[in-house]
Amino acid sequence: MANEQLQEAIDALKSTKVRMTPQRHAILEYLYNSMSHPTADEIYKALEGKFPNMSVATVYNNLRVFKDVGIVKELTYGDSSSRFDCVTTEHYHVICSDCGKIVDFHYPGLNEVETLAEHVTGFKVDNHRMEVYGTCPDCSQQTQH
Amino acid sequence: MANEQLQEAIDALKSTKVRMTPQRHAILEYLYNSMSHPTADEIYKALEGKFPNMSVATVYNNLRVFKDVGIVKELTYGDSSSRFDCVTTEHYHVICSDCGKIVDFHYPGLNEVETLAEHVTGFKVDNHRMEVYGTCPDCSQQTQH
DNA sequence: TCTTACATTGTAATTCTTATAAATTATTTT
DNA sequence: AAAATAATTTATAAGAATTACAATGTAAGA
Ligand SMILES: [Mn+2]
Ligand SMILES: [Mn+2]
Ligand SMILES: [Zn+2]
Ligand SMILES: [Zn+2]
Repeated sequence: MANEQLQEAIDALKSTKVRMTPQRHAILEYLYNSMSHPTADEIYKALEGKFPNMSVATVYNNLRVFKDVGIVKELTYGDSSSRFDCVTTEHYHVICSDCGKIVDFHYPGLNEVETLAEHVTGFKVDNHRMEVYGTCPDCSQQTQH
Repeated sequence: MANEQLQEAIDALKSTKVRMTPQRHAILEYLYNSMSHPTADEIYKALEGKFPNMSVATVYNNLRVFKDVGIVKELTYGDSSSRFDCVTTEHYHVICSDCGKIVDFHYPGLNEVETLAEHVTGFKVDNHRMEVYGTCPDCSQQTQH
């Protein structure tokens, strides 16, 4: 159930000086219930029924607050807008080059890469980023006319 | 010597209907001689002495032309501007979170990740992207006051 | 209640990149 | 070589995503 994790996120916020507001609750709720990787604008559009006066700046502001607290991760892609992920445990993404669909997957061992990079470059390595690109099943099927 | 690879790039262009112009030559020359990962604007600034009338659009246009021909790769980062790499053979990057320095490194085996992603998600996987983030030696030293 | 701190809103500004149209330059055709 | 065609550059406007800012609103603490 996504509600447990939503509650955990709310509790995490309470332990800071960040106040819970209706807008914040709605943004978090949307993130946890959709379980997708929405853009700021998608969130904004999804909530404009409930909050006709909400500013898009509020969405951006709060996503940054959530990021700082650590309950949301930002996924940045070159051309288009950032996407936001409420699953903060380590996992990777497969992205469809056709339709943009993003799917989570897990892979155990990439720490080896970090260690090698440290040795080869002399950097003190903290973390890494990886995505896999391809064609999703839906798009593959459509191509086969 | 970078000049051999520059010549190869020029030859690759000649085999298409793409014309060689002074601006194009200068952009390529800069890419191959600097051997860094400059932004479009860095290239533009670096060449404004030689080409006081060159438009920044020309830099962007030509970088796209080079990308299409396959002699340049675009590295996209979320917040800031794209960087361009004239080394198109497969390699990875370590990026300093402090100063933004980008250093190449090689790692043999990440095809395994692609295979696993295919099996787990049903995607037809084409390629992947990976970067490692940390602190470069220079920045590490400065922190130790 | 009064004061202070935090949030939201609406809008302007910023940044990076692309689109457009006119002017140049190069290539091909006559 | 001159004319026609195609590619390229330039200058500038437009676009999209995000942030900054100031005014207003709301909650918490004294
Ligand atoms: Mn995810
Ligand atoms: Mn590189
Ligand atoms: Zn797809
Ligand atoms: Zn550094």
